[in-house]
Amino acid sequence: MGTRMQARLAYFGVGVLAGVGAGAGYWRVYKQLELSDSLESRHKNTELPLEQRVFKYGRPESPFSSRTYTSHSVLYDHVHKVPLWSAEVITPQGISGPAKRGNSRFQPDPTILTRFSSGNADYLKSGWSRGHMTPAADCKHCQSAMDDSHYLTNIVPQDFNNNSGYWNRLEMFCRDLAEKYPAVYVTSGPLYLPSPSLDDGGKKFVKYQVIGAGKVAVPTHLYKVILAETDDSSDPASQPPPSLGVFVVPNKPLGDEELTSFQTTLTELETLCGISFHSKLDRSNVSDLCKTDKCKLMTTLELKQFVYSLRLGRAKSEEQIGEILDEAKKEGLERDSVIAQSAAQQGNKLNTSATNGS
DNA sequence: CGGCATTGACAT
DNA sequence: ATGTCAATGCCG
Repeated sequence: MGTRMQARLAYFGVGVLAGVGAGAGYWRVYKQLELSDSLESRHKNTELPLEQRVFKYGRPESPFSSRTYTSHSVLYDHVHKVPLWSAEVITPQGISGPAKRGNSRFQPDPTILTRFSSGNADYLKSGWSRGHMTPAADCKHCQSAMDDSHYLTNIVPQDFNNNSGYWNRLEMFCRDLAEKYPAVYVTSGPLYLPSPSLDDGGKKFVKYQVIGAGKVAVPTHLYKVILAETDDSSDPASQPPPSLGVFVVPNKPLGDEELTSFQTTLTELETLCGISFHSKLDRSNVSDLCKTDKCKLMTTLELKQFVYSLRLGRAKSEEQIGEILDEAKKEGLERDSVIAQSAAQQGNKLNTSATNGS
């Protein structure tokens, strides 16, 4: 305490020598010293451990614990108002079922304090869509899972075209994997990656838009970690290695880019987002998903055909069917292919309702 | 499959 | 007047 006073006196001395504010300055510094002395003498708990002293009025709290819902788990980012990650395990049973998307609505997660939560108003007319991280289509097993997936803790602002296009096809790819592997573990989330500034000498900046009154962050990229189990038998040593695929996809309109062009390593992703994934996984014993599998997404044209076949299934009149088929043909689709796929979808629908119904 | 906008009923 | 909700139709 003596040394601090000396320091102040020394500073005062320099001030006087410099001739700054002679009279009034002297008085001000004198009063300040007097005040400091009395404050120091009034702080009596200097003998307590620092832990007790600095957090006397409570420790800074970031409510960073994940929450598990009916069929997915989320760690929420209270700063950006989107998930940090959303995790699920896809199985054939989980992705077929009676739950309907139309019965669920996007809504704030009731477990998040309002001032930390995004709202639908932030998204509407923002120019960005509400993109599921754990997809709604993976939550068809029961309606509560479907409802949970619509909590805004599972949603990020996503480019419309990307959401219904490339990312949609990537999600379909994951569901297809679930038909080939006993279990597919998928973790998805947003990224805010630096990019070189054109008007500032190529220096790198992290730049992202925020939308709505809640200032919800629009990620520059989205990631997906896909871990496909080849065997779920009890003895891990005898199992073939699981397949791992990690992808970082820009949050913008995309076409028929190769999925492998967005592939990266798990370690690289981890350094990008500061999160460790699958800590119990033996990384020396995993195979590249894009080697064991083709990592081929449905093409944009194939998705278009898929969409038209869905519309065909909902058509209410012969006349409407004709209109849809005409329009599909203008888009470069084969009439018979659309009809055939529509029929196949109806068949699937009957099968799933038969296995889950009555 | 992925979304949005409009509408009408109802409450504030 | 203004906001919420669910049903419906629309588009990519």
